[in-house]
Amino acid sequence: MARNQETNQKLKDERREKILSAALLLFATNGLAATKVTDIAAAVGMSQGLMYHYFNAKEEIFTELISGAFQRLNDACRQLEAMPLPPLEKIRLAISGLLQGIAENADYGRYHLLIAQATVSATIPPAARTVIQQQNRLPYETIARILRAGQAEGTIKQHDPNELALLFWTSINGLAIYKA
Amino acid sequence: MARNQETNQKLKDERREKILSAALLLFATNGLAATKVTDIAAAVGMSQGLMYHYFNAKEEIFTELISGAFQRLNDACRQLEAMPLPPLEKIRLAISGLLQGIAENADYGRYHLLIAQATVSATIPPAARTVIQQQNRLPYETIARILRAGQAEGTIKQHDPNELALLFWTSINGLAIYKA
DNA sequence: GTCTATAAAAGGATAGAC
DNA sequence: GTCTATCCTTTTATAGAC
Repeated sequence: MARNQETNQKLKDERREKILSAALLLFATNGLAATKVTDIAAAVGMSQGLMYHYFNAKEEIFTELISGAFQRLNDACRQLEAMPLPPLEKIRLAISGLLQGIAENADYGRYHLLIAQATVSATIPPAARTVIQQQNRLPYETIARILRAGQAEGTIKQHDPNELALLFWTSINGLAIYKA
Repeated sequence: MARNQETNQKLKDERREKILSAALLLFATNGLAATKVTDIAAAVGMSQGLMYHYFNAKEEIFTELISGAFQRLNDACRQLEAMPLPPLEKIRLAISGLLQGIAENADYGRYHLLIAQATVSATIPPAARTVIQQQNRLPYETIARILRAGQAEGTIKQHDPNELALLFWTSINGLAIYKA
């Protein structure tokens, strides 16, 4: 009995993942408003009504994706900063890791695109906005901090680290958009 | 009589420009689907119904903006290429011109954002898609051509000019998005 | 030209049968 | 769990009065 409930829950979670993955593709390319619940359902191969068995609303899917996107990105930032490497090597690793990720795993780039969209747009769910406001500074700050350490060492060129960090992320973003 | 018709036409055109400008801001930040005709009307200060006196449909506004965006961009590309300057100077001028434009005139960056969005999205009006397919290669080709000329001269580093042109535009785009 | 009112359509969400 | 049918809201677009 408990056995069965566990397997059921696992199946449900897998199904949720499928939905999230399909929604990520659609949201990233077309945006929240242009993506109909019907579109997501069709991509997953289920009826539109059944979607509401897994999520309470379209916006809930969106918010969960945004939340997951930042969780991955910020985890990666924390890991990068904790590595026992000189600053310049950390920056190199970050760039190659990001570019490789975007090139190899399509979802990777889609997450960047989703974040870019959501950050710009005024018409996203309030819950998603809260997540963004709380999470979006860490990537900039991490890169800026590493740059600053490299500059103190003399291995990285002197220039406002905040501006450089901005250029770092905007360039990554531009490439992610192109790839999509 | 003919006098009056001319002034009227001029006033109508001015009004259309106002609508286009307001729509550009909204489309660029929120996307086509998330922008309601009511929003544009409110931004311009007219009733929603009156909008249809100036445009037949929301998608017509969008298509006209896309068309105008490419017209400006491609005109600038042609002008740049025709200038009597060495290739490296043309690239420098392009970068400074674009960045200055984006920094000084908000609409400038919004046009880039609009193009980026429209290029990625599958849910744009067919007419707009046609415009994109016909117009979007010139900017890449122009930059690639200038780079190639510089490489032949030895003033620009050897590397696949198409890839460099891509990097050129994706970086500009990333910055335009950030600015918005 | 401009507004208000309304028709028509689309999409999000719910209910109920299986 | 899954589907179909339906409700309800939002939004596009039109009609008609001023």
